[in-house]
Amino acid sequence: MSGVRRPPLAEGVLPGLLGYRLRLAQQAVFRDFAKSVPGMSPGQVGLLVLIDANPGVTQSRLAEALQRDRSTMVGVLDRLQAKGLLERRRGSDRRTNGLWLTPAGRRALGRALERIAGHERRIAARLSATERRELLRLLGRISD
Amino acid sequence: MSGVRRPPLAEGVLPGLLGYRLRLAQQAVFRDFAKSVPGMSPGQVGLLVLIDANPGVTQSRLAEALQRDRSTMVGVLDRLQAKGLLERRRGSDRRTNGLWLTPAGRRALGRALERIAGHERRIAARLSATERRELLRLLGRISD
DNA sequence: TATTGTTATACTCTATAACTATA
DNA sequence: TATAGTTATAGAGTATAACAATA
Repeated sequence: MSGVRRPPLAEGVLPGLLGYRLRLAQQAVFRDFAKSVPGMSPGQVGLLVLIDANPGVTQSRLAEALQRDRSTMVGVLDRLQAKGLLERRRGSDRRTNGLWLTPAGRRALGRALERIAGHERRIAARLSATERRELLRLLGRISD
Repeated sequence: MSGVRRPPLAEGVLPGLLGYRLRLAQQAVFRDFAKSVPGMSPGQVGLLVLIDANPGVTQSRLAEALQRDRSTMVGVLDRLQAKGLLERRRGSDRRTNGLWLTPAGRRALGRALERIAGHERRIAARLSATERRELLRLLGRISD
């Protein structure tokens, strides 16, 4: 057994900080996501959605949209391509790669989005519809 | 020049997802934090606050509170100790290390918290006092 | 036997600098 | 000259498995 009764840690100034509370919420959401959508991260699903909604988009445009360095995209895309979820096709400007989901990628994305529906229900389980809308609005005021 | 006029990327289903909007907000906050508190991450400051508020806390207790593996703490604490910000002292249960901030650690934490005050003002700049409180409350409903 | 800290190892995400091929 | 993608390299943060010291 492990009923070892330890007083909870004092959190000092942290609970008053918006950044800290946001980080805690994000970590809780991340843990539920990992259980709900095994084998894919929020970032990976986000990338697949972006490519699906912008077929032929280049790596650089994606990097710009995500505020990441070009070189960061290479490995991230390599991993998704290695799983057979996307293709790089050389563009008419032959410096560029256009990105497309493969049929397997579209199927995997569809399955992930089904799982995410349940995940979203769980994380918002303790919010009313009004509160959920209000939370989205307030988060928007922070992200610009 | 780079006035290259590109249509913004379509975001597909993402903007309707609470998890996505939370992640965007968190990333925006993280970027401002990095500019505001150079050389320290939110996680590192959080750890220093926890040790400051719980002097002598063991690595295992910290790992448990942060929901991280024991082995994860080793490297994280090594880095802060290498910067001279904390000490490990062997406990009376000689399997344990008690953790304490050094004087330099307390000074560094004080400086970081001063910077964080400005950071917090900036990220909440577009929220009224009421909205800020409401956001904290709603985030709490998500983190448990 | 169980717990604490550690090591060895591995993987993801991130960046900077330098290279290549194209434009 | 400038841009797109890549490589080499580095560092933080995360995990699992196994080990030594201690309880």
